[in-house]
Amino acid sequence: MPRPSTPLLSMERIRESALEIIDTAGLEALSMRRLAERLGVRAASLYNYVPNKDELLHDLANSMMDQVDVSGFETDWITGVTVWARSYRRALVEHPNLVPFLASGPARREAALRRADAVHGGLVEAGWPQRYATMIGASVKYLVVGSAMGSFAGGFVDDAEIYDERFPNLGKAHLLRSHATEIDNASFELALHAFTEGLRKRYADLDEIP
Amino acid sequence: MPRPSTPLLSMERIRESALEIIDTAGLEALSMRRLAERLGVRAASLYNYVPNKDELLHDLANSMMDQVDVSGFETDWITGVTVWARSYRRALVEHPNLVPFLASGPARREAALRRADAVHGGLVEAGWPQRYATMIGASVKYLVVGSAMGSFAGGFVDDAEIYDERFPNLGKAHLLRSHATEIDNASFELALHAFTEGLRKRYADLDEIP
DNA sequence: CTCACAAAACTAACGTCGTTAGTTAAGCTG
DNA sequence: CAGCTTAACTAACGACGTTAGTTTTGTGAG
Repeated sequence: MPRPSTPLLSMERIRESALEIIDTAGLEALSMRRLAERLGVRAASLYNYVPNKDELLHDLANSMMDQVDVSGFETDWITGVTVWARSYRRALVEHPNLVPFLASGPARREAALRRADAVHGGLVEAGWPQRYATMIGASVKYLVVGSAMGSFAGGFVDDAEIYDERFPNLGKAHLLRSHATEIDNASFELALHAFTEGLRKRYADLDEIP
Repeated sequence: MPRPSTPLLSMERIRESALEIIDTAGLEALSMRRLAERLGVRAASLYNYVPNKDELLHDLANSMMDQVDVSGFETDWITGVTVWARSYRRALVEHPNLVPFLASGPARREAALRRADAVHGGLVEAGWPQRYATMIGASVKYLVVGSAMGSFAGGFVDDAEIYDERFPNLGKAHLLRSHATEIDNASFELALHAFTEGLRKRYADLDEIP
């Protein structure tokens, strides 16, 4: 069935289906053949829209970054960092199976760089030295990426005996599964707050040795 | 050449070669065939020692965790967290290409659980409530995994023009590549210190509402 | 209106991958 | 020395990413 009257594919449909597969079956389940099948088409046809699988993934990663919000720096650097970190994390958690890919490759993504620039500028304008601005940006990224990927709480399984017998200190860790996302959220908030609190202190000491 | 006088393979040689490939050529470059070739053998022979590729990777990940040090909790909770975090990160950074695998799967690794138990126990013994102990453990893991994987500084490329023209605030970001690991280390230390500093404050407030 | 060309699907194929089944010869144990 | 186990092998399967070449439809220029 070559060249149908109305096209079967579109960039939009491809992105959509790819994300569905990744979200429901995991990153390793996404193959060009499987993606094509879901779209009622053969694998080769996808290459009319996408240069290769890797570019498709980068495209998805890029589109995720659109939701990241760096507008908070117009208020002050602490709300800037906080708003940035929260929106960043929210974007990643929406498609956790894509995070390993997104975080492992180089950060040469257009959208990501524009954000990095804004963050860096906001921090410098607030009085942080260049070097600190870089490090703070990096630190927040560590926190966000780590929290979106590790899903610390989700790593524990629902088998109570294992933990009770062998790892007494973990205590009710087996209960975590049900509250996994709640725990992850709370942990991230704790980390972010403790971090900015620590930074606030250092910010106050900045002027002493200018 | 079946059944040679002295075996060509051993778990040790397999692990070693696998890590060499991963370190020098990346995680996606590791294939059973390529690994076998480096060992002077055919791919199928590996299955006499390893159940499958995934198990081999888990095995490597497990062995990396042996260097993690949780002995600091015998002193106090701050040095406990610090020593743990640093040794944890050091272990991951040694084989950064394995981190995405290590961090994405569930944390049902024996060694990892034993550590988690020790950390949790150390924090509770120091006076932190159970819930806080869990969250602090998670937070540190976020920081470590995020920093080992993101390699924030390494994400920038050596092309000066791109950054100077288009992202003015990033300034000398193109110089980062050369100091990438230094910046990453410093950022991690900043994050860890700011985080523990923030925690110390919260720790002091703990007794007020017991 | 027609005719060339672009667009969007297809089939076939290549080389690579993880893994399994079945084979073979050397070593160890009785 | 007989027999079992061990550790290598070859051959093959199905799935993968990707490319080349084919076919038919839609479209814009003369």
